[in-house]
Amino acid sequence: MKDEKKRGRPRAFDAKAAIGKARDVFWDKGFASASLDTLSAATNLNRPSLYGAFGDKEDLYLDTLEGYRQDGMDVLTEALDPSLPLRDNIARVYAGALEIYLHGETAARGCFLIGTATAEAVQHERVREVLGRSLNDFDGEIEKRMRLAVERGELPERADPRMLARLASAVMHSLAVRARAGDSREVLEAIARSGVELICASAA
Amino acid sequence: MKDEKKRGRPRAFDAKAAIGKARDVFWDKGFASASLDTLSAATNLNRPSLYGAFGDKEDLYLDTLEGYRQDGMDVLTEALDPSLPLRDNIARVYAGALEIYLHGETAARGCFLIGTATAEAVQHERVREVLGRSLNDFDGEIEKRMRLAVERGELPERADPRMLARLASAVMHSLAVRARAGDSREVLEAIARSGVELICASAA
DNA sequence: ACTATTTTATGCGAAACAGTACAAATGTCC
DNA sequence: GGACATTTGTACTGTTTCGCATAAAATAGT
Repeated sequence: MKDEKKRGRPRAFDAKAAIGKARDVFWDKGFASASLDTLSAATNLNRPSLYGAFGDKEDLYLDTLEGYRQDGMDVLTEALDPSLPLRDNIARVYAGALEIYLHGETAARGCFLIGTATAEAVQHERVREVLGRSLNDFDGEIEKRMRLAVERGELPERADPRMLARLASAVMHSLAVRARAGDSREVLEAIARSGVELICASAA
Repeated sequence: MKDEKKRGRPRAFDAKAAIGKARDVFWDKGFASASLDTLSAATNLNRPSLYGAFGDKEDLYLDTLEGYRQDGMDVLTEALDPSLPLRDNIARVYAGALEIYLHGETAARGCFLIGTATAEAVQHERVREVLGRSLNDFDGEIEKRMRLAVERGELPERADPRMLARLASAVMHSLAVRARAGDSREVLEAIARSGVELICASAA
C-alpha cells in the first residue's frame, strides 16, 4: 500500500511534512489566528492544494492534532520502558515533555494540545473530542505502568493506579501551561523533580 | 472618588458589567475568535464606545483577564482561611475552582486564563505576562498557607512549601484543562480528592 | 442661553479572510 | 498517441474583520 500509483498528476509534496509545517504554525499562533495564507506559505502549498489534500482549515488542524497525539504517545511509551524503575519512568516522561515544550524561537510553545486545542474546545466539538481522548490515552498509558508498579511492589497494595496516573499527568499539564506562560527551564525542571518525588513517594 | 461628576455626556453603561459580559464571550470563543461585533452585541455597546472606554480588542481582553485574576485571588484567599485545617483548605480551593470551571451552557468552560490566555501567550507578550503573573500569584498565596502549615506542624519540617504549593496548583491546572476537554464533574471531583490526599499526605 | 466636553449612533473603508472556479500542467491507462 | 484523472497555479468572490470619521445627543460650567 505504498506505491499504489494512482492516475492523474502526482503530488509534488509530502503530506506528512506539510502537516508538520502546518502544526508549527498552529502551535505558535493557535487555530483561530493561523490564516490559510500563513499556512499556505509555511507548507509551500497553495490554497487549493491544501483543500484538496486535507479539507478545510479545521480538518487540517485536526490532522495536526492527531499527528501530535501519535508522536506524544510514542514518546510516552518509550519513556515508560518497564525495565526501568517507576521513578525513572516518570522522570523521563517529564523530561521528554519539557524537551518538546521548551522548543520555541521567541517564547516557549508548551504543549500543542493544551496550548491551542483547549482554546477551541468549547466551540469546536471535534477538537474537544480529540483533546479529551488524547488526555485519556495519556492517562491510560501511565496507568498501565502504575498497575505494573503495584504488582511488582514498587507501589503499596493500597495505591490507586488510575488516580496516581491522573495526578502524574496533572503535573505534566501544569508544565505544559507554565512553559507557555514563560517559566524558565530551571523552574520547570524543579517542579518535575518534586512531582516525581510526590508521585513516587512510596515507591521502593 | 465615586461621584466626581465630569463634564460631557455621562456614560450610559457600567464598565465593570461590560467587562464581565465581554469576559463571557472571550471565555467561550477565545480571544482570536471573539469578534468586536459579538463583543459589541454582548455588552450592548457599539464599537466606538468600546474603543473609547477600553481601547482596542487586546486592551479589552487584558482588562477581562485582570478582572478574572482578581476574582480568582479573592476566591483563593477565602478558600485558604487559616482557621481551617490544611486539608480542608486545599479541598476548598479545588471545589471553588470546579464551581467556576463547570459553568457552561453547552460545554464546560474551564479556567478563563488557562483556557484562553494560554493560546495567545506565545504571540502576545502582554498576555503572556498576565498569565505568568497570575499563575505565580496563585502559587504564592498557596505557598503562604503551606509555610504556615509547616510552622504549625501540619506538615513535617522537611516539607518544601514552595514546591508543595506549585504541585497543589498543578492539580488545579489539570482540572482546568480537563474541564474544558469535557471531563465529567464526577471524574474531576475524584481527581481533586486524590490530589488533596497526595498533597496533604503527611498532614496531621 | 451658550459654550465646552464627553459619550453615543450610524456608517464607512481598507484590509484580511475562507473557500472555490477555471484552466494549465503532469501523470496513468488503454 | 489519445482519453482520462488528478494536481497545481492564478485569480476571483463574497464575507467578515478591525478601527475610525463624522455628526448627533447629553451633560457641566458660565
